[in-house]
Amino acid sequence: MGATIRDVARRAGVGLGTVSRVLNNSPLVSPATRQRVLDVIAELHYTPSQIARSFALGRTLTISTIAPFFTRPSVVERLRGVEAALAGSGYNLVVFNVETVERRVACFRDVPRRDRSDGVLIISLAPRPVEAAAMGDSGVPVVLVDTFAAGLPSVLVDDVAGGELATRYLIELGHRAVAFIGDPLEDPLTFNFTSSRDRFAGYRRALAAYGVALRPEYECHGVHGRYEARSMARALLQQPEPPSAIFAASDTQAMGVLEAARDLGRDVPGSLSVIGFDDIDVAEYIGLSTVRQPLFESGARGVELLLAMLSGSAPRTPLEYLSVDLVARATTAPYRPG
Amino acid sequence: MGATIRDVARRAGVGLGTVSRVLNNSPLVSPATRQRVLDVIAELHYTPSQIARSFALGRTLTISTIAPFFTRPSVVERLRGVEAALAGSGYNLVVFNVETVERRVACFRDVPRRDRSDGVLIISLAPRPVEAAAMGDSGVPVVLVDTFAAGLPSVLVDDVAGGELATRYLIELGHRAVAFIGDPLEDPLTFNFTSSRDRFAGYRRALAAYGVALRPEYECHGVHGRYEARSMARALLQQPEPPSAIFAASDTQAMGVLEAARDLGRDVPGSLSVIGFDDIDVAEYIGLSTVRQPLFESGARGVELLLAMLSGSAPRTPLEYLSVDLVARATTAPYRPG
DNA sequence: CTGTTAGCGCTTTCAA
DNA sequence: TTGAAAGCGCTAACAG
Repeated sequence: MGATIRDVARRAGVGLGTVSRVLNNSPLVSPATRQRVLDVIAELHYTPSQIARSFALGRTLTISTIAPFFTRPSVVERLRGVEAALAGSGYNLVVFNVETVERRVACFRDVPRRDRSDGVLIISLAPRPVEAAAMGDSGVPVVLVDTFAAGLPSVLVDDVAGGELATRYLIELGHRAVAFIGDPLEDPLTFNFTSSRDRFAGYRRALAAYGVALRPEYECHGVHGRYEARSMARALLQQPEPPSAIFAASDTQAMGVLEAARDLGRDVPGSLSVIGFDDIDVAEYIGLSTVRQPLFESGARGVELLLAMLSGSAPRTPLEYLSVDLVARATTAPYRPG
Repeated sequence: MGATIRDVARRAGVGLGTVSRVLNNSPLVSPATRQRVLDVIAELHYTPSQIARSFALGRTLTISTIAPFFTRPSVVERLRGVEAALAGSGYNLVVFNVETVERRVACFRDVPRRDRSDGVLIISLAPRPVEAAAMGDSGVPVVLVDTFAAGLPSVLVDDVAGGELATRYLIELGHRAVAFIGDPLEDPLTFNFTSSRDRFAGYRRALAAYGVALRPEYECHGVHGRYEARSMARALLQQPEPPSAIFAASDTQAMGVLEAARDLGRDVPGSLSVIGFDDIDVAEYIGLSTVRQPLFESGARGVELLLAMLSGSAPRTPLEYLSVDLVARATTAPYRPG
C-alpha cells in the first residue's frame, strides 16, 4: 500500500517525469527505460493515485447523473444505457438520486462544477432557466435526457406526438369516452416541465382532431405512482359516465389503472381499454399496450453526446429526437357499447 | 469560476489557514473574523474545490458500490436502500455495474483502494478468498450485501432456510412433484457463490425432511433471467411426469415460469403452483407467491455498517442476518390430482 | 486566535 | 530522450 511515483523513480534510477511519461504512454521514452520502469512498477505493485492524478489534471474523471431513479422504472432503464455507453471510457459514474425539491436544487447547484464532475447528465428533470444558465457558465458539459432547457443539448422524444399517437389509436378503435391520467400539471420537483404534460397536450390534440369534445372530468393529474394512478382511475370509473378507454402517461400509471379496473371488476380490454407510455420491461410481461420510446438508447445517446463534448466537439444538434412507436398488446380493443 | 482559498484570504485580509478554519467550522476563529471571511466567500461565490480537498485530506469522499445492477431487479431495490442511507452523509455514491468476469476482476482489484473509495459495498457478488484478502489489506472498509467472504462483514439472509421455507410450503400444500429452477451451480461471474445455490440446498433439505425423493430431472440450473427460466420451465412441464409445483430461486425466474405455464396452457395455480424468492416490486402486482427478504433494508443496513466502520468502529457482528417471510399470494394452491 | 509553511502525488513545462 | 522543478488548492502542524 502506498508506493508513490517517487518510489518508482528512485528504484528505477530515473527521473520522476519519466515515470509519469511511461504511465501516460508518452512516446518520448526509450524502450529500454520504459521497460525498466515497467518492471519496477510491477515489482512495487505501484498504481498511480487517481485522486492525485485528478488534482494535477484538474479533471475529476467522473460523469455525474442526476435523476429521480427510484420513482421511475423508465429512468433505471435509461441509466442502463448510460452505464453501457460509459463502460470502458475511463470515467466513473456517480449518481445523484433526486426525490425532493431541496435535493434537486442542491444537485443542480453543486454537481455541475469542474471540481466535481467532468460532465453531467440530467434525466427526467428540467433545470429552470436560471439553473440552466448557471450550468452553461460552469464550463462543465451538461446533457439532458427526457427534458429540455434553453441552451442545453438534449436527447428526447416528441411527447406531444406520442400522446397523440396513443390517443388516436384509442379513438380509431372506436372509443369516444377517452380519459387521461398523468402527473400534476404543477410540480415543483420537475419545475412543471414533465413529459406527462406534453403527452397530455397530445391527448387533447388528438381529441380535437377527431372532433371529440374535451371533458374536464376525464382529465386527471396526480402525483406520479402506481397507487395514485389506481385511485384516480377508480374515481374515473365510478363516474356516472365512465370512460371506455384510458390513456396513462406512463406504464407505471397504466399499471395502477389496470389494478383499478380489477378492483371494480371492469374487464380489460373487454369493457375498458388501457394504454400506457414508455414500454418499460414489465409492460411486455403483463401485455400492456403502450407507446414505446427507446429508453436504453436515450441514456446511451446522452453519454455519447457528453463524451463528444468532453473531447471538444460542440453538439451539432442541440435537440436530438428519438422516435416512438405504438405497441398494441392485450389491454386495448375495439369499442363495444354496453 | 475559479476563486481559490487564496483569493478569499487576500480579499478578507486574513491568512490562508483562517479561511480553511472557517470552512471547516473550527471554533478557533473569532466571530468577527469568521463573519468577514464568510462575507468575502459569499461575495466571490467561492466554494472549495472538492478535489483539492480530497487530495489534501487523503480521502475521496465517495462510497463505491459494485453489483450486477441491471440483470437483477432485486439489486436495484437494494441500491435504493443504499442511496437512502447515504443521503446527507456527505459521501458521493459511485456505482460499478458488473456483468462480466473481466469487469468483476477489475472492479474487485481497483475499486477498493484508498485513492478511489473511502468505503466499498459489494452486492450479490462474492469475492474469492484472495480477492477478499486483498480487500482486507487495502485498508478500505468493505461491506458485503447478499454474499459472503471470509474476513469481510456482510448483511444477508439465511437463503438455505428461505429455500426450505418455500419448499416446505409447497409440500404442505400437498405437492410431491416439486421442481427447482435456479442459477447455474458453477458461475464464474459469482465465483460459484450464489444465493440461488443456498436456496437450492434448502429445497433439497425440505424434500429430505418430508421423505420426498430427489429427482434430478426436477433440478434445473441455468443462466439467470426470465427468458432462460421460461425455457427451462417449458422443458420441465413437457416431461412425462411434469411437476405440480415449481420453486424458482428468484422472482424474475418465477416470472419466466409463469410465462412457460401460460405458453403451455397450464393453469396457475389450478394445475401448477409457482413460488419465487425476493418479493421484488412487481411480485405483488402479478400476485406471485414468494419468500420475501428485506431488499431495501439490506442496502441501508450495509451502508450503516460501512459508515460505522468509516468512523472507526469495527463491526460488532461480522455476519448480520435479516429475516425472510413467506408471502402466499395467487400462484400457489393445494395440490389437486389430475 | 491567527499567519505561515510544508506537503499530499501527479502532470507538465523547461532545460539539458 | 531525460531530469529537475513548478505548481494544482487545500489541510494541518507550527509558530507566534
